[in-house]
Amino acid sequence: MTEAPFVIFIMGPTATGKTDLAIYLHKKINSEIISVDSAMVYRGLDIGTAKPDRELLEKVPHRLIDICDPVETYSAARFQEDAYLAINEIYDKGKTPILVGGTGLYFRALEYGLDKLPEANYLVRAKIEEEAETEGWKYMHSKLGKIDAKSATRINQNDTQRIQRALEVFEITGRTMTELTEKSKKKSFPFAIKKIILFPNDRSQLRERIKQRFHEMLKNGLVEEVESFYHRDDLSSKLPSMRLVGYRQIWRYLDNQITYKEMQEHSIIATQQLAKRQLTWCRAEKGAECYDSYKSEIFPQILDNLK
RNA sequence: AGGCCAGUAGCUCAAUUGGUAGAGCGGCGGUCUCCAAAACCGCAGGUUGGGGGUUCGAUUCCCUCCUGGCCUG
Repeated sequence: MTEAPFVIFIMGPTATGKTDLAIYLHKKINSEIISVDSAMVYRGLDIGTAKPDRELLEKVPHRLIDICDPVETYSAARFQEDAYLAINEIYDKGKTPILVGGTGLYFRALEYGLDKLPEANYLVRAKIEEEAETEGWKYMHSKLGKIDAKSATRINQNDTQRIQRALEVFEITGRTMTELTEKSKKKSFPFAIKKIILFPNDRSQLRERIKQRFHEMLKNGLVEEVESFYHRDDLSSKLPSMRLVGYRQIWRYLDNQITYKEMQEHSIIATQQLAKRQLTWCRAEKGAECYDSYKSEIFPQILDNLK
């Protein structure tokens, strides 16, 4: 195995065996693993995020897991920063970074960079929301149109999240998002990337696997896990961590908004939808080696192709 | 056996007094620059259980058969 500076990306939807592959490669290559997962960053969200278990994490440390409290909001920008730090540390030890995960935006943020935009500001967001409450989001969209016509055209009038973000950027900087993204230079990724995608050729199999995995999570105490957060005064169902697949549905169940059975059904459907969206990101990836998922017998071949 | 109710898209259901079928969910595709396991957009599915009748026209009314459920012996 050569020690030329490169990083390995392992991408793919949830429940396709990415962790297994990462562990396999880690054993064969002098390397360390970095998680690329917007859910595993939260401490205590273990069962529902299919986080590798404690024992495995002790044997094979994963970076960027359990790095913030569920009350915090992690983001693509924070990931980019954290990942750079981690990659450099791993290189300093003479090892190869293996980045594994299912969060497409984070991979993209790292590889192609992000423009210099202001970070999320919750005071400004609250102010925008307040105005939207009285004026309606259609009005907010037309307001954006007057400030930044290009963004308003790009953003659908129902996409309140992005309308809010575009208005927020203008409110904070006095410049439009269009202006800021066109002028700034993105930080390009300075290392060679070997991309591996685990792609489920049989989607009905993936759906079935997701279903079974959710039932296992329930057996392993997922409801109790969510309950411990539900009783915390500083957490709410509006937080990104508590809106995650599974957590959101169980929160509603604990609130008596839905039945246990509905909670199960909704969670499974939501996870299946998630996998579908993750597939979209994989399809868009360029320069990747694509392999069928679940097949550990092809791991040696994947290793071989890396050389 | 008799009586009652139901049968419409893969699923759950909708369709004013009869005017050749809609929605949610799922499926498939797409968008995405600091919430991404988020937010949003588009597309395709139905000889309305089968057959017959009344009618200009039937998911809707009548007859019959089939299937499922409930009630009564």
